[in-house]
Formats: sequence, C-alpha cells, structure tokens
Amino acid sequence: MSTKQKPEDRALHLEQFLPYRLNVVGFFASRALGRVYGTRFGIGIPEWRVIAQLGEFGQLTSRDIGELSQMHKTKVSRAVAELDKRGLVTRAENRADRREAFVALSAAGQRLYAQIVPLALAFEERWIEGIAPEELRVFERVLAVLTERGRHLAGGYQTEEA
Amino acid sequence: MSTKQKPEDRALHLEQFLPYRLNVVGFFASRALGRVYGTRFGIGIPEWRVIAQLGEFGQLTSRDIGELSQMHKTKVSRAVAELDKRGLVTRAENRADRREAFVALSAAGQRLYAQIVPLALAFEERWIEGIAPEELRVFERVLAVLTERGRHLAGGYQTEEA
DNA sequence: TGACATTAGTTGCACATGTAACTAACTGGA
DNA sequence: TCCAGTTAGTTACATGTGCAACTAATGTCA
Repeated sequence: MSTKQKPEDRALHLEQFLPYRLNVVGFFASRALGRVYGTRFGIGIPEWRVIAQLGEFGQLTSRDIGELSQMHKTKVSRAVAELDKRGLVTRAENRADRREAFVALSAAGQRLYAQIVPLALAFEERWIEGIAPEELRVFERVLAVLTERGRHLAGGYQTEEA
Repeated sequence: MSTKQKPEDRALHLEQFLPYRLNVVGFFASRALGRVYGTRFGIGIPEWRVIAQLGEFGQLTSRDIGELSQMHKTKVSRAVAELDKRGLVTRAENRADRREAFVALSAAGQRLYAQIVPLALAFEERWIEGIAPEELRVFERVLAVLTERGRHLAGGYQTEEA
C-alpha cells in the first residue's frame, strides 16, 4: 500500500469512481459501434468480434476466438452459428482433433470484413480526434495496466489461468 | 490501385482497437465489482448505483437517478423496486407532482451504504495502485473526453458518412 | 489396453435488459 | 375549461447472456 489514508475517511462520488467511469465509457463504445454494425450490416457486437478476429488471423477454432476476443464460449458458439447460418463463415472439422473445428470467413464474410474495417477505423479516428498523441500514449499505457489488473480482479470466467 | 496510404487501407487489430479495449476493461470493472457487492450484500450493479447516488445526494426521483448514473429508466425502476422490497429505500410521493416520487435510503440502506463505500474505495485503490499520479491524471482527463464524445456518438450516430 | 480426467463445443434454463406500449399526472394553449 | 402533448414511472414481450449440464472426442496414467 502506497497510501496511509484510511479509505473509511473518504467520501465516494460515483461520477468520479473509476470502475463506474470505465463501465460507462465501455457501454458507450459498445452501443455506438453496435449501431454502426447493426444498422448497416445487421450484426451485433459478438458477431463483429468473431469477424474481426477471423479477418485478422484467417482461421481459428472457437476456443481461440473466445480467448482472443474475451468472450464466453457460449457467446462465441452462438455468434459463429449465426454467422454460419448467414453464410459469412465456414466451418471445417479438424481431422487431427475432431472435437474442434476451424472457422474462417467465407468469400461473403471477407467482403463484409473489407467493408467494416474502414468504418471501424474511421469511428475510432473520430473518437480520438484532437487528443494529443503523447496523452493518448499515456492513456493507452494506463489502460493496459488497468485491463490486466481488472482481468485478475474479475476472475477468469472462461479460462482459469491461476 | 491507389498507391497512397489512405486511412481506409490500414489494417485493423482488434486488441488495439480502442472501443474494444474500453468495452473489455469496463466489463472487467463491472464484473469485479459485481462480485464484491453480490457475494457480500446480495445486490447487483444497478442496485449499487442507486444506493451510491442516494448516499451521495440524499433524496432523488427515479428520473434523477437514471440521469446521474447513466441507467435506462426501466433499469432504475426495477432496481428501486427491488431495494424497496428489501427495505433499503423509502419512496415518498411528491405532493407537488404526483407522477414522481422521492426515493431515499432507509436507515438500513444507510447502514449498507456505510459498509459498501469503504469496500468500493479500497477496490478502486487496489486497482490504480502503483500508477504514477501524473499519468493517472492524464488518463482521467482523456477518459473524460472519450466519455463525452462516446455519449454523443452512442446517442445520435446515424450519419451516412463513416 | 482400460478407466478416469480433461477439453471443444452445444444446449437447457433462469435471469437481466432494452423497446415499446401503457397508466397516471402535469403543461400549455385556445 | 377542454384537449392535445409531454413526462414519470411501470409492465409485457422478446432477446441476449452466463452458468451448468451435456455430448463427443482426446489425453493421461497405470
């Protein structure tokens, strides 16, 4: 502990309470992006994350997708099933381990990915527009620390890495 | 085709994509806090937010609570109803406008609030422990900007332009 | 080989949540 | 006074989600 002040003596102001603030900004991010993907392409955040990972890495198992995109395996399962139903991904059984299947973007999925990426990048660009690059670097560095600690504090809900 | 590197031509890496990162850290925050409140006091995040606002401001209408804590009115309605059922808040009709009611913490609610606040502050303290104060100040300043823009982007994002 | 543990992925179930519709009350003309 | 419009708050409904249980396949160890 680096502070000697007793927590009991301080007041709580929710609007300055960091977990609350992070949750709110995360909600806004999700909601704003959800509108972009939902209104134009009819997909939700989980589907988008699956597409994003497949677009980046090519071929992945559902387990990999969940780990990379921080999603519960049931959420991944449902998102992949939905994308499969729409013909945006293909599933190929792994002959070497028939429990798992390799998921990949179909041609239509790749076209969708190519459409979404510029929108996503432009969205991000607009969001951070005008913020000084060095401040943004500090922000991202602190964010990485908070995320890693938060992962630990929250306790894994998918993979127990203790 | 184009030899110039336009923003549209950049690759997307989800793990560095800011909206994604903010959503993940917000999820961790919510989940970690939810464990604290849930296991010890049997309440969820919405209930906690209502209690926090009432503890801070004393007496509020449901509408005020929703605005202050960024919650949908149905979420507030259900949280207040649950807290009422448990005897943690009181509801008093506003004689001057009988559509609304003033919600306040009961004695039991105040005792609960007094118990939770130190836990919440200690949680926050543990989370940001070791981060340089000046970096934290930068982080919070940028966070405020992103939150305000996110609120706007999430609320009225319907333009045709990316 | 055989028995048990582990893992990838799916599904049943209960619960949380947003949308829209609703009730009741207030506001502001004309 | 009347009536259309607005607002606070609740509820019906559909959907999304996590947990736990499940199936099927693989790993482990004797």
